Amino acid sequence: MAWENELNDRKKNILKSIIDVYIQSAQPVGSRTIARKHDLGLGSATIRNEMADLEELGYITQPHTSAGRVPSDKGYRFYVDHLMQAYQLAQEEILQIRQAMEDRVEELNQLFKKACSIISSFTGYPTIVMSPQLSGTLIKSVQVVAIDDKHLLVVLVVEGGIVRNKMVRHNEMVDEGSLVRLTNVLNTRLAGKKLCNATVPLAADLTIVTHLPETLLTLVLDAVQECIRRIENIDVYLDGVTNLLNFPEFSDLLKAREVLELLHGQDVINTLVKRALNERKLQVRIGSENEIDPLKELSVVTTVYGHEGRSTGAISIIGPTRMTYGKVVSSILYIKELIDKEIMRIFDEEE
Amino acid sequence: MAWENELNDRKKNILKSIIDVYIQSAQPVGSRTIARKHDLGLGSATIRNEMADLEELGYITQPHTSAGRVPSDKGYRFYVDHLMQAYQLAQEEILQIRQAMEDRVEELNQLFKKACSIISSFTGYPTIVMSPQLSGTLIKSVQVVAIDDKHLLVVLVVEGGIVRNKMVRHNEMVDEGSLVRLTNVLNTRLAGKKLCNATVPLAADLTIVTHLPETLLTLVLDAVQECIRRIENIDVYLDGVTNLLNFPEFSDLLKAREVLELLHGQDVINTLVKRALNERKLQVRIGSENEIDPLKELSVVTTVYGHEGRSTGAISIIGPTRMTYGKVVSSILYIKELIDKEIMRIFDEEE
DNA sequence: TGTTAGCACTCTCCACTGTTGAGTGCTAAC
DNA sequence: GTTAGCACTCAACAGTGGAGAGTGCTAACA
Repeated sequence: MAWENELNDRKKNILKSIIDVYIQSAQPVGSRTIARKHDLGLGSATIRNEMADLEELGYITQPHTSAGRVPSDKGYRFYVDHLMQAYQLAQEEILQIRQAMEDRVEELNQLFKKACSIISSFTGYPTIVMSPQLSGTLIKSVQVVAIDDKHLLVVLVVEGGIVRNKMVRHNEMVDEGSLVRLTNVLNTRLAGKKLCNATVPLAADLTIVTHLPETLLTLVLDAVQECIRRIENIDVYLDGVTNLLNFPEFSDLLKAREVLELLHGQDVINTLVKRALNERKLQVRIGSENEIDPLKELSVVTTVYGHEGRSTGAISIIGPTRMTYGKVVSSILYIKELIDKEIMRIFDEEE
Repeated sequence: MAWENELNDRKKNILKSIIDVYIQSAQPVGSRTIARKHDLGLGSATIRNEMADLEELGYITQPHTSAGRVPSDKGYRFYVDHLMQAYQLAQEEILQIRQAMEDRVEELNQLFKKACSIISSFTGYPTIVMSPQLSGTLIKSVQVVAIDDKHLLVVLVVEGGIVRNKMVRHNEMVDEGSLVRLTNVLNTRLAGKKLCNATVPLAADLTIVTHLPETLLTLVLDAVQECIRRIENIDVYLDGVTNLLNFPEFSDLLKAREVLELLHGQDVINTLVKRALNERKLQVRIGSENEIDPLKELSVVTTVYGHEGRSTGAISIIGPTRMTYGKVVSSILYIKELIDKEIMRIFDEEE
């Protein structure tokens, strides 16, 4: 893009300094502050001139005539793309995250819940972790088990050891043999299929093979369908929302409430998931780059985890545009790695 | 108690009026307001005198000399115990709640989640619903199912059709017969036992009966134990927290944050559950009657649902002490009824 | 030609002030 | 026992002025 070169090195340095300071202080940054704190070898007057230029170019703005400067969305964008230092996670921090994640996770869902809470407490921003979209995953097995003479339990297992079940209540006589036949038929029809391609057979088609009444078969098949639905369902974990109230940009209660409500609702998730899963790489959406209205004053950092195609989900960190991009990006990527490894481990254990 | 008679009818009426108005307005209530709005047939001066008495007795307080009066915790307590009108849910409102609850709930957990969201949106206060404590519930059945030649699935079913499962990965040869024997042994040992009394047998004791290697048995038995743990685990549903930000008493961001964090944490739940399950009837804890510090400026209305002994849980509604007690109490009781019926239905279906 | 010191200017923030209005307590009259 | 009337109190609000932070511009300097 043309405007990538409109800044000389000095301007870039000044812009970086302004943003670095502003991220810390949340206060408009004056020329004196930059001149003193950062050894650019320049006087405040010079910096004032440069700042005037930067403002004209749209990288920073002035809340009012005699205030310092505040970065604009364009400023942050440039900062994220060209200026920001990669934040090197300290050994100690890596250890901290690792340790928190290391308690053996019994279930995949616990993994996401935990990851969510760790990121949010580590970065200090609200975090959303979405459980993977499993439509592309293969069905491993369907089991129909008799619990007592009035209840059958339908169990669906897919790759990765993910299990859903549903109880079926009935009034028929069911012998062990029929159940085995039913389980076998279901497995021939469904096992190895992708969840999204799996079509549950018609009850009528199974009466002969299984020697079971159609009413019962319907119940069971509905239960299978329900298990598929449940397993395809995306869970959402949300943690650290109250952190938002720490930031001065949310001293306006009305705004705070609006955003908190948004985060608890379903809309964000839909939008975020859709977008995230399209572009697979790390994304940083700054302020007005976000589509949803209340997010237009926030930034959202999102990445996708998991195996392409079979089980991908998304992690998003949400904060004021003045967020510590460096640290956030490093943490999210590091956690993504850990999750990927864990998923790999769970899936590989299957072989 | 002695002080129940220290108020004559006129004082009671005035106190009731003050609280009714204050609940609506959140503003200190003056004598003129009461004199005009409520046809007590009294002038403002008279009311002033009575208010002075009420203040001396501790039912109301004055934020500062020339302000109106604000109810004290003692005032609210008297209001709840003696003055409050039972709020009659309108036919329309009943319909509204009924309809929302009526979508067939597939799983017990969905029932609680739904109930939680309904109450909070109906009353406008944050609501906590705790899934039942199931320690007293009877184990119906344990199943060990082969998923493939390296995985077994352990399934635990208790009364009410509640199911938990855990996958076990192993490297042994397992024939169908051994599995049946294992399942049988486990059922003899565990079925019919209360969850809290269930003691998983030792692996060593089962090697002979089942013809299975001890290592495998250990894995399976651990899985059974884990299923028990999971089923005893109490889930917590929380909804409508952001509503708190609507109330002027939370314009102080620091306080708001403190309470929001408290609600998201585990502590409240522990305390609330313990207390709720002890006293079984409806409880209203007003302000300082609460034990947890940040709740001392809030009121908590709690009730217990479910069958005594086998599956009881709690519902709590949290709001400013200035909450609409009448409506809240009616709604919580109504929802409790609905949940009780639903639980009854699910448990009875078993017979 | 680029840099900087100096200065006048602007604007927010804060503390102070006086005014308004709501509400009280007390007293005296009904 | 009730109430009208009055003096008093206090929060809330708007206006005022100084302090401080920061700017833009200009002129001098390297």
